[in-house]
Amino acid sequence: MVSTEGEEIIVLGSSDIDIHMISDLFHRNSKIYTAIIIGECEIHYQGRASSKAPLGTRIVIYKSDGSLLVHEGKDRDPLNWQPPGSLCISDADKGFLEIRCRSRKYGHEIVSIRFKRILTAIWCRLSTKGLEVHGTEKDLVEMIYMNPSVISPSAKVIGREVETPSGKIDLILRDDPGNIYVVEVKNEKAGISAVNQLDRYVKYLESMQSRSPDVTRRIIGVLVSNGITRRAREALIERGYIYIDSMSLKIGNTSQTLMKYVK
Amino acid sequence: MVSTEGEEIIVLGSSDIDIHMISDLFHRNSKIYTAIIIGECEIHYQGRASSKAPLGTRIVIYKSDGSLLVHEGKDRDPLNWQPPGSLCISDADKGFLEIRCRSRKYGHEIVSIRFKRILTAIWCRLSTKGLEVHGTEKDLVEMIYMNPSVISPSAKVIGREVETPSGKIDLILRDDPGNIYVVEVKNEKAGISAVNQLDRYVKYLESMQSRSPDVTRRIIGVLVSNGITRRAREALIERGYIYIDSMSLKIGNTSQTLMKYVK
DNA sequence: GCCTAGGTCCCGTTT
DNA sequence: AAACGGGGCCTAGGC
Repeated sequence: MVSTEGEEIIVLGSSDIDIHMISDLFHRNSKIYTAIIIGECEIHYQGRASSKAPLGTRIVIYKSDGSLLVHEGKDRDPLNWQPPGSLCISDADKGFLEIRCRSRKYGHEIVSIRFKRILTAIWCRLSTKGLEVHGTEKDLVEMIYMNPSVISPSAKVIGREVETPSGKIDLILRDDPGNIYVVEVKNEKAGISAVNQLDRYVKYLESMQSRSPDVTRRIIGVLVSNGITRRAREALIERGYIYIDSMSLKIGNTSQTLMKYVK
Repeated sequence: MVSTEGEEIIVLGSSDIDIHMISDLFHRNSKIYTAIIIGECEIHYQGRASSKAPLGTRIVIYKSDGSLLVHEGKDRDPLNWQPPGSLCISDADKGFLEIRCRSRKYGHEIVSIRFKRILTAIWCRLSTKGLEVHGTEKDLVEMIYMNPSVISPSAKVIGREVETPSGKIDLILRDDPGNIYVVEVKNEKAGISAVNQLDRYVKYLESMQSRSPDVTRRIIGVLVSNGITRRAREALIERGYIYIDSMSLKIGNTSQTLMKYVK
């Protein structure tokens, strides 16, 4: 048996491989150590869907947060996996190492890995710091929230994350002439679904407005995104809405792009 | 220099670590071998978004298809990554190993990894077989396609993957009384967006129908999914559409669930 | 190449 | 806990 106390990393080469030892290590300290096993294995998955992978050489990673990854030599995404909080049980009694991993959240989901041969096995402590990401949609909404004049010079924010039966409206603005702007922000290239989403919000506000007939304001759909697909642009124009490229906002350009549309 | 010819796996322990050798291995045979490096590193990413990860112990995997993964001890998804087809360049001349990886597709995307310390480095040949997945939405559509009577006893398929300006309709059926069924299938629990999707399809068919006023058929929206959220169900009912739980279909139950709705 | 939509999506945030 | 929506989503399939 190998002591793991305080070890920073344990590397077992092919000559050190003993499946009972590996099975033992797999169970101990799994809350602290991340285990990495490289070898030939078959994999079965049964759950929301089901799959079977034939014998092949793969990397299996069982992280300290209970997530399981099985990677091949291609693709960013794992071939099989289990989400964080899953529990692995290993068994070496049948002459080969078998790992069964059950999801805590979806109890009926099971990934089963049977190793025919193990090339190397590693245990190590990895950091769990995460990172800071900038330049997301949230940042873009925040920017417009702080500078609504980029949409229209006299615009003021009158709503943010406004709930509707069809989802949340990113921003609602109103300018001095009384125009209402429904702003949908996408950090990526906008497709048809983004236009449909905007359409739904505008239609909803119009239906609300029609219930108080004393007030009749113009409601203008505005899509802010990093590019737009051809079909989406056509649909946008057909419905009389407006597209603003997010890049023109990001560079601090408070251009009056909109003014040529809004009279 | 280490020979990699024909080697199945190369494992360098902490005592073998020479960053110039690792840098050299990183460049050679990267089309065949997958490289795995575990060590303390800082990471910078600049591209569609940007991020920075402080010094921490992580796993870096550079696959033979050109994908790059950086994993910590938590989460199914990598902390940083680069998609397949990316190119890594390593450099050991400044006294530490630095790997810069550029995406081929998005040329301006760069992940930069600077290792302060390397614990182990591995090269191995992994399989790239992929797998077969069953129980997906496609299978469910196929099942209904082969057995349209599960929707309504006399129903026949009159359309599949039908293109509309708002997306593709999974299935369109017609029964003997002449009712038209627009079927949207979700393999997962359906949310508001699924109802909106179905609504768009029905509205589109209705608009098509109104152009040929001699034909007036009843168009019935049908959502087949593995569960439905409360708000989605409310929206569905409000619009007069029908929900069928996919589980009731999967068990071969050709129940006449629908008949109580369709007169 | 662009565009569309599904996914064992993952993941954070809010209700 | 459930639900909703973003994501550097990824990945497959059409055109």
